[in-house]
Amino acid sequence: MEEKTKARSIPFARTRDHHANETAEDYVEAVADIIAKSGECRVLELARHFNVSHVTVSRIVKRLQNERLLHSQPYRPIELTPKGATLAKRVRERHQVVLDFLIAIGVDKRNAEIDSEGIEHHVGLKTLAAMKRFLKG
Amino acid sequence: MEEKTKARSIPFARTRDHHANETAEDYVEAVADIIAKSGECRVLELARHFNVSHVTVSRIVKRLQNERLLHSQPYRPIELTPKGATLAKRVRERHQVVLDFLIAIGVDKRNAEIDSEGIEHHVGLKTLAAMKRFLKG
DNA sequence: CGCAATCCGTAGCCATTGCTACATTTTAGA
DNA sequence: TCTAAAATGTAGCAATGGCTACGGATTGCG
Repeated sequence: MEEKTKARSIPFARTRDHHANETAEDYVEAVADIIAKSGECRVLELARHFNVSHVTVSRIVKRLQNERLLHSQPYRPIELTPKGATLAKRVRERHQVVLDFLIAIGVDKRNAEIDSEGIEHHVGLKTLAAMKRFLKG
Repeated sequence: MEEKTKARSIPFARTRDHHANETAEDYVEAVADIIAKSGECRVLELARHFNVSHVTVSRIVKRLQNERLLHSQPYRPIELTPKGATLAKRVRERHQVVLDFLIAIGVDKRNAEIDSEGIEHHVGLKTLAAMKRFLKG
């Protein structure tokens, strides 16, 4: 329900809050990707994407709707709110930088794709900037 | 209880299982660090380290004891089992590589420390090898 | 020794994210 | 149209990891 994550110690913000934020990032990113590719985003598509049951997706979509990141009506496609679209844009760009970066340092495409999925959520602004510099240089 | 994480789709293994594994990695690493620094590892030290309550630590220690990673008796210091020590060694080495790597690409120490904490769990063997190559080259 | 402070365990609550089973709504085809 | 399949929702369970409150164990100090 809250907009802001409670400030904990800086290094170990890997708490429940943080994990929920990662989920939010993954979901808005996936929704944006799926809409970009197929025109609309369905619960079952997300379920396939994340390899979880449609029930899990359904509940998370509900939560993200409360957080004003998504919008959906029963039995209808899922859409991003402006807030969600903004987040998705940021997340997708960051993800792309991380993926390109891993490939640039010599990781094969397959493993770069796998690891970038997990790494992206932990890349802060400074690290992201360093990766961009590396890619440009 | 299980040794093996159930195999899901490769990219999105970021499930509850995976998260629990991250916790295990963080804890054995922290226990090893604390023992190395102060000779013994207490519940409250872990609680301070992760900035959580001692109750949370206590329950997780119990779980990791069931998984044969830790060993502790009530009101006694926490120790690593051989299995836990092996994991800790691997995790600490990987963490160090990630930290050194981030610094090498130009991230300041403070942010490198923060981000490496989160990134380390998602660095696969291929990415780790690429980081090592970069550090050597 | 004994008591107070500190440390740790237990009880019991909540949120998140998995699941299966079953109910309901849409949609498409006969 | 009308019915069956596909999609989605709901109910209810488990595991993990947050928490406060409270109680028992250890330890150290007067």
